[in-house]
Amino acid sequence: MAKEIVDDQLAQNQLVTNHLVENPFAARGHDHSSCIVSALDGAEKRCSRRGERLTPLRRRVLELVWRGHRPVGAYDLLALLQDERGRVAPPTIYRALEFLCDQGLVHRLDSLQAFIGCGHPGAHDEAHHAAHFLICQDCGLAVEMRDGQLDGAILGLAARAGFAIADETVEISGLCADCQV
Amino acid sequence: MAKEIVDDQLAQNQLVTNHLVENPFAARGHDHSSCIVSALDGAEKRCSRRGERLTPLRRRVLELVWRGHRPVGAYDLLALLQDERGRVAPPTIYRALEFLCDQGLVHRLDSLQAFIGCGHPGAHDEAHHAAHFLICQDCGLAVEMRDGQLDGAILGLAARAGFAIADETVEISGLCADCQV
DNA sequence: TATAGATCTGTTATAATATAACATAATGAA
DNA sequence: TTCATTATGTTATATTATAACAGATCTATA
Repeated sequence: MAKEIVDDQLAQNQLVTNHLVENPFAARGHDHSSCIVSALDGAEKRCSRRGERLTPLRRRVLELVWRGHRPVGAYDLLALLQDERGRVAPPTIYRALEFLCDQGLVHRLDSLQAFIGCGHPGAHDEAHHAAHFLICQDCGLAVEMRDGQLDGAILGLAARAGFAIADETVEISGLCADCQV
Repeated sequence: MAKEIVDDQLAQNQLVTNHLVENPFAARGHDHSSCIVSALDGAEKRCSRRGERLTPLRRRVLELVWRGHRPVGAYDLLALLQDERGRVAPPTIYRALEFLCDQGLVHRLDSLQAFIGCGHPGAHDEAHHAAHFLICQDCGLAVEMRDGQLDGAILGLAARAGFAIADETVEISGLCADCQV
């Protein structure tokens, strides 16, 4: 499905090892339909492996979250869903988002009060994986990063303080390379 | 003012180099009035140095924020202010908080939608200082930490991505040493 | 010291985000 | 098939935050 359509920019900028683009900053103009397909596919597998139900509603909300690599507000998603289904009330969206966050398929960006598809499907099964983001204030792209030094620094300082980590909010905002004049 | 009142626990747990307790996890039962005095005093100095006006309202809001080392919601502050002044509307609090945040005297914790006094007065004048927190989900204490490795990891990954940092939200939640069974 | 511009505060109204509580429907296990 | 569980629909409301404008206070300077 559109597997052959890899545009010049994409070919220049990244190795295509996975159809879910992990660094949208470096892959502008990529074939995003692959991201969506890959995200939904991974979600199906993840849920069935865990014995959880990715219902049509939840699947559709995930698909809407994956319309791009930009965080989306709950009420934006609500409006999109209302376009297709008429009256939909906030709890419908919030419950779907809660499920998707619980499954590690979506993350909430506290600094923006918005949601984004998880860029590292499966990584949350690992011993220590927390979501850390770079968020461009100009183009709006948010990239989930994996950085051993950052993980190490956080684990180290927590250990020294005798602190047991339950949850990490790490959101670095600024300008991505392309958006700096 | 209460400079002599240093209780046993405080004496055991930390060197008193500064009357503003920087690590409340390690200084339970400390003489908190020193923290308040020190925070207000520092705020006066900082504002006058910068030509900003720490009005009675702003000063009082800062004092209320400093009632403890726990994040406080804007509407909690509003209620406290209403107790002393009768009708007070939300913009009164939000404007004061905005000023205090702008001056680096208060931080907003995005993961809690709450505010806390800056634990490192003056540090924000340095080249790179961002507020990073450990937040105990049990006792509610939030500690602003300074960690060179963490700073380095963040600067390093941003540099490698060509990303220009404007703002950092780093909030690690979990259980502090005392609150783990 | 009078006054004009700027800043701060008061006030009303409302926006944006999120959840509680309960009713109905769909699902899956026995 | 029936019951228990889980998911969704629906109504109402809570919580956090801001817009817009009026009135008060401060500060610099004529």
